[in-house]
Amino acid sequence: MPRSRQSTNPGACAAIMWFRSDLRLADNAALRAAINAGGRVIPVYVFDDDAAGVWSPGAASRWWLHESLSSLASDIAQRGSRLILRRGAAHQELAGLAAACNATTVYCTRRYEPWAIAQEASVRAQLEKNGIVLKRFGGGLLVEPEQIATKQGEPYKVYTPFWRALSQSYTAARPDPAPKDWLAPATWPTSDQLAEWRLQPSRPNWAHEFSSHWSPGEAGALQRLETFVASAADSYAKDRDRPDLQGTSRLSPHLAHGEISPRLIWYRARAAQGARGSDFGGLETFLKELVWREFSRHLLFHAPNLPEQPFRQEFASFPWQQDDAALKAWRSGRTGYPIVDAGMRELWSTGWMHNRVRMIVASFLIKDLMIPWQDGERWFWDTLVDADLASNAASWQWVAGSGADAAPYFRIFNPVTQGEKFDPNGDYVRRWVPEVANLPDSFLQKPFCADAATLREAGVRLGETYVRPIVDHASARQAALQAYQAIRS
DNA sequence: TGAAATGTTGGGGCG
DNA sequence: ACGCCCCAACATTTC
Repeated sequence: MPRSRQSTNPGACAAIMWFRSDLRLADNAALRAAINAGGRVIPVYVFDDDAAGVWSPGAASRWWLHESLSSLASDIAQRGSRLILRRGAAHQELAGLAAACNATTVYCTRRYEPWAIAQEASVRAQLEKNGIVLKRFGGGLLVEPEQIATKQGEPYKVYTPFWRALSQSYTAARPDPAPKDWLAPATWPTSDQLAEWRLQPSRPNWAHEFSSHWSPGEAGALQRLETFVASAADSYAKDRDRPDLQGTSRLSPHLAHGEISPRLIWYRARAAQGARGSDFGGLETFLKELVWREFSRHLLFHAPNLPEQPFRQEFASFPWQQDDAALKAWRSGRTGYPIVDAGMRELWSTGWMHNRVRMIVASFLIKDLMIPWQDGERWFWDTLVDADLASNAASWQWVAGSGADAAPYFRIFNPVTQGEKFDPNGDYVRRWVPEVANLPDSFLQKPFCADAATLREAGVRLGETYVRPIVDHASARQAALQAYQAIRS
């Protein structure tokens, strides 16, 4: 008999561990508290599709969710327990399960999305009615929204002071290791089969390539972190803007599903800095990115309509264009600008896009095409395995210039020079836009500037094998600047 | 976590 | 030797 079973109190009441976006066993305060209560613990995941409304998980996120739940279920099974799956309204499913298991307490980790806050409230109300307690824990953030404010007591609206305040006051306590095992109930409540939820595509299986890029689940997350800290951390400051290199951590989808806690990342990065003695800015820069995620969630918490409405009021009257053909060209990676098309195709094939390229394609959609940022946000929501409501909304608003602490509207990326700067050898474009791969470096980022002989030699026929640019950047830029002038006054 | 237009400087060709 | 022009290189300003 496992050690922990002997030490538990068989008389203690049963508890439900309600997994949400914290699909991990290590450093999970809610799970730890449920186990420490000493009774039987029933781990549950509720797929509450309706609660999130228009922000229910996108298709790529569902693919990941399936894999992650499968991984979590097997991690739990290894500890002598079972992950119970239920689909439906969380308050009903949890109340039903609590009754069936004689549970008196439900444990969960806090979420920050407006719909999730409402969901938690309805769960709490329903459980209270039945005499059951909902105990909620932090862990999705380094610092809870209530614990950080400006000197005026206001939420931070500018990143740099936010970073300063957080990094000066925050120290990560040693993360809690995964519990070894815990007491199973005498009888198990019924569970759905994961496959019934049809979270993954079948015909056509557009996600066929995903599994060669990713290892969803807690073990995959921890491995990714170790690999990054060991090898890439030094070069991160230098290479993180290079989509042709593997310079970034690629932890975002793991973080988005809570397979790893931000505290564990912070703790591990700080430990590595200490062990190294000198850090060439790599890990510090990396932690700043982690804090951008943190900042976005704080913004969303204080501005719940961030995913829908511009943070800056004046952008409500911006003369956005509706252009379905252009939007479609952007989504499918057929804009005629190789770096943009490369990014959009990487996104479609792998469920992920390098951050530098995200900025380039977003700038192109918003400024060159003047299509509403919400259209880009929606596409990313559906296609990113790391889709996170707060990061997605805050980042799109950042590029649009409508967000808090946003890039000024007139900061318009030139897709050609960005390509030349950050994909200097063209490896990234050649990988994702093979139609132009045989062009020399000098024309790779601008096939439309190449002379007839060069094009012929590279086997490129503009308008046939590769599209002509759907807009002229120079004039699109002028149009965007004019539109900006119009809303300035 | 830009880019383009405009301004400045300094070297070199040239009459 | 000198002034003039050109223009690359860099800096500053503007959007």
